[in-house]
Amino acid sequence: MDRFFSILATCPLFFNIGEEDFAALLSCLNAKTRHYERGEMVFRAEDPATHVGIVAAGAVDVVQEDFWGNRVILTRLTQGDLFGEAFSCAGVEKLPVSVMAVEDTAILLVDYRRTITTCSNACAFHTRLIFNMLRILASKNIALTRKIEFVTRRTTREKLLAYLSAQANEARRGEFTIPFDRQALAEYLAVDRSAMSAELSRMQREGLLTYEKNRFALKAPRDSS
Amino acid sequence: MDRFFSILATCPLFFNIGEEDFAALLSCLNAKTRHYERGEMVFRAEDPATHVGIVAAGAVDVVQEDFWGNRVILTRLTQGDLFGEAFSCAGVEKLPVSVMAVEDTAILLVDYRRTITTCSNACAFHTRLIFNMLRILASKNIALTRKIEFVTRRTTREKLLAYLSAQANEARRGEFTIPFDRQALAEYLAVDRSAMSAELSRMQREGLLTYEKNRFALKAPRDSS
DNA sequence: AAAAGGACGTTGTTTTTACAACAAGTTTGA
DNA sequence: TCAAACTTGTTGTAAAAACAACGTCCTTTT
Repeated sequence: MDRFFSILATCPLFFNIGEEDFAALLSCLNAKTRHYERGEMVFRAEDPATHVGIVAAGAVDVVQEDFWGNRVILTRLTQGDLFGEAFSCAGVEKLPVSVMAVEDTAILLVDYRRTITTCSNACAFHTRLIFNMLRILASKNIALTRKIEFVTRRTTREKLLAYLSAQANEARRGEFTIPFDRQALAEYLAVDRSAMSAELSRMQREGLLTYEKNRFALKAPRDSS
Repeated sequence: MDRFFSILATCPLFFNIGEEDFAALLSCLNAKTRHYERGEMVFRAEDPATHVGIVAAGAVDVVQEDFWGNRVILTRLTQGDLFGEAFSCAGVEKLPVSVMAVEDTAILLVDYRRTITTCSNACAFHTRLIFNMLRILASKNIALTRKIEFVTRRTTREKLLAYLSAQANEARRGEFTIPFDRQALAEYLAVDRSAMSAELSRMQREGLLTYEKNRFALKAPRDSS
């Protein structure tokens, strides 16, 4: 288990908790590392949402079954990723999704109640865990809201402009680099890659912006007077 | 202020807190009710994210300015709605949005730090507030994730099927009612209303489903053996 | 009960996208 | 260093969506 410490230390749930507290924390949380082979279920839809998981090694898919029985992969999680926290914190009775190992995988499972309940030992880190959990949920919230602002635009051009404008605002200047390559950006904005490429060059031709690889420059910036 | 109690009591942040504790809670949180006239700013972009607001009366718009200086309304909030909690909990330095009264409005402002910090009086409700805040953030998270699953589909038909399938799964049967009229559903799925109407009747003609007003029935359900 | 407004479906036209296929340029690694 | 794999841009075509305009039915208002 020792070798997972460095991975867990990078997980935002344990942010600002000293490594020296780790052993105590994991035992107080009754955390268990479990191993799964490819195809094994970590969580099963309809299970109660009592635990949160952290991918210590390997990868899992979060999958959902639709009304017709088709299995849809919602997302793939890898080392350091946290899952199940939203369902636990929201107090849902039954998980609406399953989590399945896509390869040999190690998962740290912790009981949700123990993380957000101050224990009888008055461990110092419980407060920190709660604070971290709030931050995790809130940050994800902001990221999801942002994404929705982009993907709910009707046209590829509008999606691009909304996204690029947000990036420019964040960078506080019209020139900036984005963390996606074209394929990833297209997936993020939920559009076709080649259509997006075409739209980008059209916009460049029209003088709205210039770009080269991941570096973009928006033109006609706001009057900053 | 008395007359706001019944409104605040319905706010999920104060869920499971007895009305008799309200006065103590509001003073402990240093909560202040402030009034704004149409057009007045409650929060201004770039302000530090130190407070959360609850709409006690009236309505506010959450607005954002894009790179070119265009003002975009992100959402309108009305009585009982909470705002600013994600930015506060995520610990963002500066608000990326402004909040503006769209009519005469009363807002209850509470200091974020006080809500999630156990006070020296050891008030019983702090634990409850934290728990409620976790639940609020997590529930919103789930709702946003769900919506993203719908709006990231490429075609109107796929969006509809994803949405209706989720509704059917939730109802645990192929027949169910939805909480939207056509216009609201179209906005939620980020598609054109008339195009969506057309798509719905096409799907009905093809035998995929039947509907009447808000009541839908999906056909060819999963084999539940 | 009549009028007005709203919700929903329908249709035709224009715009936009998805998709497929490919070329040029770049990166990787054997 | 050379080939393979990947990334990006380009183009044409078919499919889909947006948009606008309108008819019908239903609800609300007066």
